[in-house]
Amino acid sequence: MSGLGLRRVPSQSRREHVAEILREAITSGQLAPGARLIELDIAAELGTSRAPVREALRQLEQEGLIVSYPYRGSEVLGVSQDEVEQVLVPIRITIERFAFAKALPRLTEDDLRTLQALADEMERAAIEGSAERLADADIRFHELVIVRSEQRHCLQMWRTIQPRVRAYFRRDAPGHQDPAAVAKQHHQLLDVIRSGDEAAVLQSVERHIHTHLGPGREPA
Amino acid sequence: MSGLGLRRVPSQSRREHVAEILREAITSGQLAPGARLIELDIAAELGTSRAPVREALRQLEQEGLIVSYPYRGSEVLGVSQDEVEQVLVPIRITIERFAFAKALPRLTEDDLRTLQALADEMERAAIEGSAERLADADIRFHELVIVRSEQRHCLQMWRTIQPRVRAYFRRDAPGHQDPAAVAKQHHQLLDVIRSGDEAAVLQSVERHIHTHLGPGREPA
DNA sequence: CGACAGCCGATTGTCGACAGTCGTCTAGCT
DNA sequence: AGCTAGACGACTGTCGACAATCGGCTGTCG
Repeated sequence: MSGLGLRRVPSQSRREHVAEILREAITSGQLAPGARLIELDIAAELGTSRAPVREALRQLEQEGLIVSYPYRGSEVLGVSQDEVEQVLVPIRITIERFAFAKALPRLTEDDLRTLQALADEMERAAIEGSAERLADADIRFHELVIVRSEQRHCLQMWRTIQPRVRAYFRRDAPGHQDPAAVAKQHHQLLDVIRSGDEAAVLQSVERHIHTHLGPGREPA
Repeated sequence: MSGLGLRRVPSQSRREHVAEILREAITSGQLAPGARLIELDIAAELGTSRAPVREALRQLEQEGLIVSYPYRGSEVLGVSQDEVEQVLVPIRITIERFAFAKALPRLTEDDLRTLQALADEMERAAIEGSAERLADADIRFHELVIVRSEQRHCLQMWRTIQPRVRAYFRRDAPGHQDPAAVAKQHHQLLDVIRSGDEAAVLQSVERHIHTHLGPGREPA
């Protein structure tokens, strides 16, 4: 365990920061499934005490990225294709269907502009071949809508599911998605949202997630 | 905040114990939505330090039973009918469909006997009008199957969803379910499981959860 | 009378120390 | 050599103390 990046946080919500760093390390594959996580080491590495680290680990455990055995530490988990396709994706669809429906009447012009900007960013990232930036914009696109739905639990569950989905595509199925198609789909989805037709949006979201995360197509 | 029951734990996994007590207090309605939760008070009440209490609160937050505002404490949340029907129930169905399918070939004779015993217990509880015992047996029935599926994440997500569903039916929609029907449905479900016909089981699970938790019928 | 800076109490966030638990390694016995 | 009791090391679990933050209260000044 060395070099997770970043040291000392100025002094503000270290817990969250620790969680972010570890999550990034895990979803990126820098910490592979099976790797052991030792509170003291992580704390030292990040220049904090064990308390924030413990809380971050519990968070990651809830997200299904790690397991922890009492008195014996934690380890990074893998994600199976079965699980992603049969559980995580359907759950995401359920959550997003509900959240998009709730969000639709609440989206402001400003929100739409932000979504547009994110879709554009995806397009640029796709062209430049930056899977990183593509995925980031993708996540922020969906998250913005879910935030606007003002459904606390939905946001929370989404944040619980999403890291595992991302870990799967980054670690276990890289190049699974066609970047250009992803960007294009978001533009289309945005158009449907602009139309304001709720039924169409829900259908679009579902199709979007399915083709986006669904069972294998060939890499581009 | 007084009288959540139970004091001092001998000395073993206090965190879990704290979480259980609080979860029970919340789902039972003893702690109503809006109630404030103060770490120090809870710790004193239960005779521990704040550390286990903090972790329990984080757990409950993940389960969506409470929210916590940085530096300003936590409060008990309510659950809306919309959310239960449109999000929690569909997610439960997704999880259980997958878990039942995986569990089916792994269920031993012994497991079936246990399930039978739980269904019988539900029947007795229904007759005696004990909603408590009915719900407990119900939960253990489903949880046993999910445990046998050996899908770690499924079990975990199920445990994340389930307390909120239970809180809803205990606090906000008591008498919503027909006890006799619940018991009967589990017996039927068990029969289908015994038949070993996977497709039939999945269909049965779905119908079961829908009628069991679905949109309103009249109380018995 | 009202706005506003600064203080105060309540409560969480973080820390360092110590207690408890588990797996392993070892020494002594047979 | 094989086996078991106990010691050891590596961690996590828990604790009590202290730091940081927030919202409300207060006193001052215009």
